[in-house]
Amino acid sequence: MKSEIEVFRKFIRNKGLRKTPEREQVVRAVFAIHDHFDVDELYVLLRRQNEKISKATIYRTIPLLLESGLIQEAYFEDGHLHYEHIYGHEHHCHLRCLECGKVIEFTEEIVKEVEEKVGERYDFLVTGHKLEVYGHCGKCKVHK
Amino acid sequence: MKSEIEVFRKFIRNKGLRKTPEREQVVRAVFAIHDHFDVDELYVLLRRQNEKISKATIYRTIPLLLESGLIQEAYFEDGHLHYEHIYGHEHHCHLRCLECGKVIEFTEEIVKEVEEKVGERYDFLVTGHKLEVYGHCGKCKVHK
DNA sequence: GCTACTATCGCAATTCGTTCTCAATAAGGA
DNA sequence: TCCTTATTGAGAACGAATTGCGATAGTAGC
Repeated sequence: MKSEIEVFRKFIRNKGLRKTPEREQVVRAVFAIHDHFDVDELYVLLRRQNEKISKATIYRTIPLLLESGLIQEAYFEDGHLHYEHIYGHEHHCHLRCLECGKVIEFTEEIVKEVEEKVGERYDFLVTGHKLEVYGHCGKCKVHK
Repeated sequence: MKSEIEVFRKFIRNKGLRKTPEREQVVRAVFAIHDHFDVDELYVLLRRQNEKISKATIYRTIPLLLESGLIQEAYFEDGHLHYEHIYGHEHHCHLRCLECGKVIEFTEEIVKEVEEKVGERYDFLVTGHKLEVYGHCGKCKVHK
């Protein structure tokens, strides 16, 4: 399996865009975070590494990462979007605690069947899904 | 079954908040739209009816509607959240076309089972879920 | 490798959705 | 009816995201 950087380079080349160190630093930062992330976290991480990447560049790179299929939007929270890398990762869904905000990832095969059924029913070429289950986690549900 | 306004009034009373015409106009506007909506649509609708409700009041009312269970967040798009009323409606999921943006509502019982399984597996008291399936609709997938 | 063309960069300014501030108003209990 | 104070509207403020622009630097062609 190709590395993230290789996939990204191929995408950039195919689109006729330019390979730049700034873009590749963003890709590296994205895959250095093994969790959900937002633009500010990328920015802080890059600055800590003494990389002088502007936020504008990060914002301009995000759509490329989305389009190349390396990352996807995970959820909207605290007034901004959060992302996660998906390349090289099993697809998963999120289980969120409404009280403490904890997010657990889980996988569930049945959802694939739902995709198929629904796609057929409404004549859609289904490419993916996003499932979030929410409630109160073990710790939080005690205090009720 | 109680009307939306009655549910809202009871909620307001129980919380020790005040019953105001502005809040009730917002509730009425929300249930006058039989589709997904955002804050701006509510504002425009109210203005067309010559109701002078400020946007601040709408923004302040949204959390009350969420907490009272009358509405829920549907999806984040175009830089802001979209909502839908759920009181008096079956729970449903969304099927979205990535090209034209069309959203179809569908129901699928299996997802309830996923809720139960996942809740048990991770010791969560599950209260709901949000499932979005996406892809290319009948019209859009032709042009490929 | 050198040159020319232009995509991309950083910075600052801008846009846009949302929240906050505060004086005026009005809900609702006494 | 009066009094307390939650709520309102208008606009300022805020934060995320986008954009304009001059400077920089990839990269295709020689």
